[in-house]
Amino acid sequence: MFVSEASPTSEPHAPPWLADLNPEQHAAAVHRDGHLLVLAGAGTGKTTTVCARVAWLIEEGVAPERILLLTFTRRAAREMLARAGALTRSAPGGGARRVVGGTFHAAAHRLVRAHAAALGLAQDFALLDAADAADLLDLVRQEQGLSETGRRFPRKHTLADLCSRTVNAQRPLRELLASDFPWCEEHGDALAELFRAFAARKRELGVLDLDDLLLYWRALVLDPAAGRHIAQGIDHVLVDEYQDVNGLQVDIVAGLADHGCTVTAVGNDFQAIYGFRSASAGHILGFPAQFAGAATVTLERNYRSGQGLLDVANAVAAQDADGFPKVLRAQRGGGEVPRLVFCRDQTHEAAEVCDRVLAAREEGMLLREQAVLARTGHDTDLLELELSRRRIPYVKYGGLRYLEAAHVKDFLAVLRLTDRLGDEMSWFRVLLLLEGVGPNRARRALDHLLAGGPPPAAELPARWETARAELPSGAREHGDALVAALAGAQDAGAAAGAERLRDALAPLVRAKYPDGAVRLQDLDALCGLAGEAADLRTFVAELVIDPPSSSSDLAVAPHLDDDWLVLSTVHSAKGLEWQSVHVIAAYDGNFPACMAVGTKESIAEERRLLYVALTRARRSLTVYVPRRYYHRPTGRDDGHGYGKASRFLSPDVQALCEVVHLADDPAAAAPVPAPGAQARITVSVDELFA
DNA sequence: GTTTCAGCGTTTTTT
DNA sequence: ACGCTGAAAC
Repeated sequence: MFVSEASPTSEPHAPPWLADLNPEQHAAAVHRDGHLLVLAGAGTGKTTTVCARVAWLIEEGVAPERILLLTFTRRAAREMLARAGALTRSAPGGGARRVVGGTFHAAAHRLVRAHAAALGLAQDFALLDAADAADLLDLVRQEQGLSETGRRFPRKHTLADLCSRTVNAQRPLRELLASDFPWCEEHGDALAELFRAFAARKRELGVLDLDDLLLYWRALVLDPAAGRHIAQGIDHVLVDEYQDVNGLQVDIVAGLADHGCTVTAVGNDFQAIYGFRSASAGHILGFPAQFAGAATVTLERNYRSGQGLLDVANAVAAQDADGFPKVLRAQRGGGEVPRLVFCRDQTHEAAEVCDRVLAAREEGMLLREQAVLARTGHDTDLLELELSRRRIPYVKYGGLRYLEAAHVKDFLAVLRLTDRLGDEMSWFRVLLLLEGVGPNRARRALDHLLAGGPPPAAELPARWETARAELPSGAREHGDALVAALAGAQDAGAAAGAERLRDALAPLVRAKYPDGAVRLQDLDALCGLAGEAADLRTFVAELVIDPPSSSSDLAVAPHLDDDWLVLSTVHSAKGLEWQSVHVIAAYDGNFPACMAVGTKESIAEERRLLYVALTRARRSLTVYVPRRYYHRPTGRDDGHGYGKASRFLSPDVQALCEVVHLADDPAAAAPVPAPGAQARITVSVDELFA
């Protein structure tokens, strides 16, 4: 292996990626011996530093394929590898392009596939996404008769959440129930039994959920022989966003370190926002103690924003006394004083955001340099209406996920069947699409299809022949077409196979959904994406691990211009930045969410969430507080509450902002008279029916 | 015996 | 948009 002797770091001819770093960044990039923790505040050049470190390691002679770069999203992995790749183009062997990078789950998937036999897993195991797991839990619950206990039993998504959090936190279920789900405690026994049955069922079906990927990876690392074998292929593990790892992930990293890998963890405890997924900032705080001999480098120089904005962010951060001290210092001058805008309600807020976005656009700021951030995917509903009305193009990240749409799940079920003809859950879903087929007939047809084990491809036509007899005549023709397409898709490539299945599914989608034509466009987009994958199994698995985070990830919709506004949840905005950021719906009950006011720690997490939102802005930041908001955005009744500003926007924080109280829109401002104050205005059509 | 559909209440954040 | 319920439709 090529090992370079000289370190180029201190020479006058240091490579530009080192020359441009500040002293702390430089120290992190060229740290030589042992583990390293980089505490990188918002906007302090974290990505630059990680990329420089990857480049430096390669320059030092570490083979790129022996560097494992674990990131939080696929997008982050892509960006870092591209930037590091550009730095190391001249390195022997292709440089950073050969670095192994991706999310924990993607890396786990590769390893678990490679070691499937040792883990006692079928080679063709399938992956369940969170919704699939919830559906299977629901099924097991029904089989166990747990839905008839009389007392309200947790819903399937709650069940999935409970199960997942128990596994990811590696805490006993009872403890979790007592601390975080006291209203479910009475079902403790039933839940424990359900989750055991769920695990058994997954094994039976040959499926893994996302948590299982981590569990199996950890099992591999902790196994002396397998662990050594895996670690022998890795010299350096770099973990981005370490404040958002959970106990399982820490076990994996620590296991690799025990086998001799060197760990670099990068993160910022004040941006820990995934506690609901059992992540804990305690892991980054405990890193120096857990990883012996680890050095710590702190980055506090902020290159993103002006001091006016950082003063506000620092003031919010100062409300929390725990963790490492965090003060960001601006390196750039300029930037505006953040604005805090009080408006009437969310309709008013939407109009105001549109006005300001368009005004900035007039002054030359592209729409894509501006973003609107919100606590929940829901918060942008009214804004989306207003944007559409004004024909302002936008793309939304986070919120409603593509893969959860029913028609997409239908399609994925068919895709999965191509290489798993014994996939009971997928068959069930597909059969239900046929007209006149409900749970009972689907069950009976399924018994024929799967009689005596999964059907070998050669036997599929014969088994289908008996199964279709259970179905009403109106369903048979479409069923025939689907089965024929399944048979045909097995030999075709990914692209042709997906096309074929789409065509067979099309009439069913059109029949089932009123807006079938629109939904078919989604399937077309998925077909396009499938064409890029090696085969359909890989395609479906990768889709589950790295779901497209917006419709634009799938395909650029034809109505979009090349310039568009970004709408995002704060969670999905992590790690991103824009010239101008609008944070909407910053009322108490949303920041913090009313669901989260239970414990001190969950309120602290909400504060960090607001902090993440504020620190996304480079030049201009506007925070909106609607004075009145509606409990039911879609509700017909006018139920509303009176919103106070987020408690995190305390007087001392507000003092650092330009506070704007917008006059009520005159048309809407006329006060609604109290009932009885005047003669009621009535409408009657009775006379028409006299 | 089964499926289907209308009506009603509810919905945090995501790999 | 989804889950649950009860009643209509096949």
